[in-house]
Amino acid sequence: MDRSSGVPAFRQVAADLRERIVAGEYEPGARLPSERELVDNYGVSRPTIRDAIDLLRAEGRVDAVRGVGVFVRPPTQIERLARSRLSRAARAENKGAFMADAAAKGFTPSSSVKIRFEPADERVAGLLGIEPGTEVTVRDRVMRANGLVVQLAVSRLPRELTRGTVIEEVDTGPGGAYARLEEAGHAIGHYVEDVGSRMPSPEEASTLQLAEGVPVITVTRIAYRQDGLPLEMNDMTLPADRYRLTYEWAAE
Amino acid sequence: MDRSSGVPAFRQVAADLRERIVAGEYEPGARLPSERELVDNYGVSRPTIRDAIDLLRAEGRVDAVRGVGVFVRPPTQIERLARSRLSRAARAENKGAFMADAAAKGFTPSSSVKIRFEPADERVAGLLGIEPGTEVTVRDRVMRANGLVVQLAVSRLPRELTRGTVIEEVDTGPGGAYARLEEAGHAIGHYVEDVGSRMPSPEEASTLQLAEGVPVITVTRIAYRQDGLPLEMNDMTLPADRYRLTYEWAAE
DNA sequence: GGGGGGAACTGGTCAAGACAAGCTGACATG
DNA sequence: CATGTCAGCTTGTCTTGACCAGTTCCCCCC
Repeated sequence: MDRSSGVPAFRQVAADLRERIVAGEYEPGARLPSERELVDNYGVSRPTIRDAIDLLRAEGRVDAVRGVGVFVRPPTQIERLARSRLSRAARAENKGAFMADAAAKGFTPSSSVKIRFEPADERVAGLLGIEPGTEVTVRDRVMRANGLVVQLAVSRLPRELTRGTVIEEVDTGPGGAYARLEEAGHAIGHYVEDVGSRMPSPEEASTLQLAEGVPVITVTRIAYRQDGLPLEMNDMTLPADRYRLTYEWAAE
Repeated sequence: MDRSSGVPAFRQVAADLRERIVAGEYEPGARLPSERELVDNYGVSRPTIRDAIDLLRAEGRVDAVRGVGVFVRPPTQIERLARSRLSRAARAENKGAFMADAAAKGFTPSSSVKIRFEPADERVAGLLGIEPGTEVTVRDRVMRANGLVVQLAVSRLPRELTRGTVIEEVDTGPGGAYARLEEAGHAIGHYVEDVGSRMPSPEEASTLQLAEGVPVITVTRIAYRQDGLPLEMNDMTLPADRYRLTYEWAAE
C-alpha cells in the first residue's frame, strides 16, 4: 500500500488481488479472504475493500455470495456456433441450427417460441428491404441447454413470405424455417452476419442469468434469396462467457 | 421510491434514471442532475446515488467527468471490419487489411510494430500445429486511426517460415505478411476466425482508451496453407463500441 | 479591456458505524 | 442417531460526514 502514489487505495487493493489471482495464489474457485480480513490485511476501511472487490466483479474475475464469501470465477466452458450448421445438409435431418449444435455437445436443448405480427420499424424495414410499416412475422425464441438459457433470438420475415406456412406456427418442422422457405421456392443464396458486443441490460442479465461483468454478444444474421432479396433477419443475443463464434472461409 | 419493495434503493434510483434516459428525457450528451441534486430528489444519501450511477457506468450508459457532471453517453459510431479485406485482390495495392480498411473510411491509419522471438506455449503450439517450445516470430502491433488506438494485434508464425524474410522486419512491404508468405510459395488456402468478448483488463482499458462499461471483442484468426498447414495465428483485441464484424458466405 | 485569482460548483475518495439477510456448522433436543 | 435451532460467520445495503481534486465562471484588480 502506497498512500502517496496518487493511485486510489481501492485500486491498489484491486490491483494486488488481481495479481494474486492471475499468479494463481488464489486458484479458480478458491475463496478470497473475507472483507473484514482484508480490512486488517491492507489497513483500509471496509467500503474501500468493497470498492476494490466491486472492481474485480465488474471485470468478471470474482463472484460474491452473501453469507459465504468471494470466489475466483472458474474459467467458463466454451460453446461453438459454426456457420456450417446452416448448410442444407445439416438441415436435412434435424430441427434447426441451434438444436443440432446443442445436441452435438451432449446438451439437452429446448426452446420456447412466441409468435407475433407487427409493422416493421425503420431498422427492420431497411434490413429486409421493405417499406416501414409493412407487416412482419416475428418469431421470438428463448433457447435453453439443460434448462439454462443460453441464447435469445428474434427472427423477422416479411409476412407475405410466411402466410399460410408453418413458419407462423410454433413448430416449423424438420430443418426449421429455412427449410420451409426453400420448399416454398425461396432458395437461400447467402447469409450475412454482423457481430458486436455490449454490456447487457438488466432484463437481459436476468433472463440469461448472467454473472456480473459478463458482456453479451449480439449477432444480426440476414438470409438472402439467390436473387438478393432479403428473406429473414435474426437478432441473436448470446452470453459472452458461454460462446465463441467460429467463421471459416477460403482465401480468394 | 418504494422502501418496502425489497429492491435496494440504489437499484431503484438506477432503474428510474435508466428509464428517463431511454425515454429521451435525458438526451444523448445531456448532463444528469448533479449527485447532490439527486440526493435531494430521491431522498437518499450520496453514496447510494453514487452506487446507482456506478451501475449505469458499468452498463456503459453514462460517463462521469470530475468537476463537470455525469453525461448520457452518445451512441457510438460504428466501424466495420469485413473479411473480404483479406482477399488477394485487396492485397495487391496496399499495405495490409487494416491499413486498407481505415484508409477507405477517410481515417489516417498508423501502426507501430514490435518484433520478438519466443518459444511457443501450449496454446500457440496447438493452434499452429507445432511442438511446444518451437521458436515463433511474434509481431506485436498497435493500430491507430487518427492517433486513437483502435486495435491490438499479436501475430505469431513459426520462425521457420519467416527466417530471412521481411516478415521479421518492421515493414513487411506492400500487401503485408500474407503477401510475403504467398511469394515464398505458401499460398493461403483458408482462414478461420474465432470471435469472443469479455471485459478488458485495466491495461487494455487504458491502452485502448476505453470508456467504462465497454467490453472488448477478441478475434483469433488462423491462416492455413492450401494443404492445411497453419501458417499464422493472429490474436486481435478490438474496442466493442467502435467495431462490428461482418461475415458473409454463400448458402450450401 | 485584459488577465489573474478565487469562489462555487462538479465528481472522486475514504472513514466509521449500523443493521439486514443469507449461509454454515456446532450443539442441544427429540 | 436424526433433527431442528441458533450462534456466528459471511456479504449487502445505507447513513452521516469529511476532504480532495478538477472545472467553470465571475469578479476584482491591473
